[in-house]
Amino acid sequence: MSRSSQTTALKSRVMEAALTHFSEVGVERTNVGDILKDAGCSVGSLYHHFGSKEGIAEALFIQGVAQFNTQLLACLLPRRTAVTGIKAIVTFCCSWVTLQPQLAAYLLSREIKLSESAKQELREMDRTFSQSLDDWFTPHIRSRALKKLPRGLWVPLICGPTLEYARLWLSGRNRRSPDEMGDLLADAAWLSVKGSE
Amino acid sequence: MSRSSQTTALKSRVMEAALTHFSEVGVERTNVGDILKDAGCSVGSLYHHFGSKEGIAEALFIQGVAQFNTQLLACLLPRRTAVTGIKAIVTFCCSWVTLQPQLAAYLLSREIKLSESAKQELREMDRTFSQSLDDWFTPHIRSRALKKLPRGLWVPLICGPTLEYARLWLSGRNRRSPDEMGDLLADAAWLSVKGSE
DNA sequence: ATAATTACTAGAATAATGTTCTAATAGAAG
DNA sequence: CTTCTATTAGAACATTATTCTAGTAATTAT
Repeated sequence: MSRSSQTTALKSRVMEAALTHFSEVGVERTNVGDILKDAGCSVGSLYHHFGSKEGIAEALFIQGVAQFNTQLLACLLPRRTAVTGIKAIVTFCCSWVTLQPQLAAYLLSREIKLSESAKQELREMDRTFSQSLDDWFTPHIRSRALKKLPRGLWVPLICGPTLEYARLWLSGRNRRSPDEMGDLLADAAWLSVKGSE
Repeated sequence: MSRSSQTTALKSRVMEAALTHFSEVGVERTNVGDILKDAGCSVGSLYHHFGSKEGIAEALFIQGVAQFNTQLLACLLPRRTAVTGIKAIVTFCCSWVTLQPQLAAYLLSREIKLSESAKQELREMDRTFSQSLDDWFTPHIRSRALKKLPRGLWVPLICGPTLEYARLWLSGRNRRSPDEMGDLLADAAWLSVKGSE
């Protein structure tokens, strides 16, 4: 086996093990020793590849956000009407959380303190992501299919209820999965942003 | 000065210092030494009163939730109509977050791992709080002023957008305070839960 | 009033654990 | 084949949360 493929395999094992622990007890309470044991990795290798425990957390976070953004856009952009687009966003969020509860729990925990370089990278990702969203939204706002709203309100109004429900479900306080609530959440989201047309 | 009042003063100082650090960098990254220094407290005293760093986090969390619950109910219960009640909840959340950003940031971070006894206490608080909410909601649902919805959806639908907006504001990604968005958020919440009557 | 008890304070010592460092190994490049 | 670089290994280190022992001051009992 080539070195590079061994290496990427090791990194994957570390990230997988870390995610399990991070999503269960948070970054603070997982100790590096457990990750090493689960991943079959030495101290030196781990610090060579990730620099620190937070480095693993950071890599997981960035990878998770990238995956989420890509899939959401793939789901949204083909929709031609405002109502199908908005509902697609919500049902996508619901199934994404339901299918990857560990990753969702980790991303939603927001416990992660990012380095400057990671912030930079995320800002860049967010810029292009927001641009794509804007391109989809703008015509629907122009046509009054969607309300005119302050920029910062779109995400909270459309995704807020879903994310809040997801948090409750992930922490075990609601039995039914977000996926099962998808239609109700999608309807509610639509009602709160639909325009006059 | 009596011992007990000195003691409560010390505990307050510790909790205040801890909140400042916790809300800024999280529980993990604040070190006990800084809290001790800011509060003018010795190691022994701190561990005598709180048991551990998490013990402080726990006390802050419980006190914060209790305060929030009390004030929310005081704001909601006098409202006689469904629409004024729902909007009162949202605008209360907005001003609460805006007026106590540190406490809000800390409570919303959900970084806290609670002990069993704390969980017990919170469950009990939550039980009576939920009961009070139920008593207010039930008649309005009966009269169809509010939709009939699964239990677990009320909080996400009413508070989800506000809490999501609050998180964005607290993390510096939105300039305008939740309070300034109160009316828009209240309108949206009402639209998503109002019934047919 | 004095003794006994309890609640609290203090900080040195300890333990847990994240990180660094030095050396060794294995694949790639010349 | 030799050199070089990326990677691995784990012992040593540093940081920091926590425990421990001893002491002090307020409260209670006699």
